[in-house]
Amino acid sequence: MPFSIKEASEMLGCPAHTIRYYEKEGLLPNIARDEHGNRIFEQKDLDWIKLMTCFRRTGMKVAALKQIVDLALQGESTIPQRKAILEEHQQELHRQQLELNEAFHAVNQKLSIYDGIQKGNLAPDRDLRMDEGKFH
Amino acid sequence: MPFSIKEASEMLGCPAHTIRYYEKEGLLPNIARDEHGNRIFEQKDLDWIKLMTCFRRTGMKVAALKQIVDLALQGESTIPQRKAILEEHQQELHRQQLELNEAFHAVNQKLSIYDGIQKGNLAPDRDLRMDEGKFH
DNA sequence: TTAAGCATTAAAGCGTACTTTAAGTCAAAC
DNA sequence: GTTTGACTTAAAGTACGCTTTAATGCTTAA
Repeated sequence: MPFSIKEASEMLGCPAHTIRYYEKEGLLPNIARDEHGNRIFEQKDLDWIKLMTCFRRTGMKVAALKQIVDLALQGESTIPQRKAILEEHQQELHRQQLELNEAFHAVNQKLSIYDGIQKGNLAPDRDLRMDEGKFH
Repeated sequence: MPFSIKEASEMLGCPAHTIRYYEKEGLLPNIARDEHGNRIFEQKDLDWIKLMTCFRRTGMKVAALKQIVDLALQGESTIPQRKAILEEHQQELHRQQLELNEAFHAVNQKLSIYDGIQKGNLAPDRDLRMDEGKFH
């Protein structure tokens, strides 16, 4: 049930150095140590790191994660603040969704212009050329 | 029809310094200049900057944009390479979509746990607690 | 004519999140 | 016994994409 940092690293697909860095930044309070001072990770620690990784990959800052941790350490009375941080991230996710949709549309349009040029030697719509061929 | 850097900046919502930086990096070849050496932007330049911004916001690197520009300057024979870069970005967009979905799920789950604690004083599912209240 | 407001350049600086390095301890394998 | 490999810490370094600074010049309105 308890894991060394190497095992944790392998299970999470995350460098051991990064895990140590997270601990140093206060994102992993109360990580147990063995008799030699080595870190011992339990499943709940791994779950929390996994969750942080999920939030980090979608742009949540280390500082925001640190805030959540600090609030959590103060007890359940801080749940409203923690909710606010998560709701802000939720909004950020919505923004990213919009940007992603926009980018999907743009890349697909661009690719079909390339296809048109390659396959049919079509004269591409002037307004969509932007960078194909020359710049003028 | 032609715009100053300030007008371009305002129309794009992008700092003039950033536009100059893009030009310096080779992302904006052949930007016209007036008799004083000031940049003159045309609609197609703005369109290209808009497209780059869309790609940048979804994680495409400046270096990749530079590659596209360099290839475009070499003519239509480089369309296969340009397609490959865009298809790679398309894959990246798919990856981001998955991460976004994962994050949506996680944040919603977390928020409903907070709601449960606040509203009904429910004992939260042990496996989903992670950081609520204490860390053990 | 002088100050405001726009432009130019090159170069240095900054924020974020790691990542790498350096220097050392410890325990088991050979 | 000594080498190997995993661990420890603190600190310096890196990558990226701007952003800011500094020094300067042109043009127009007061």
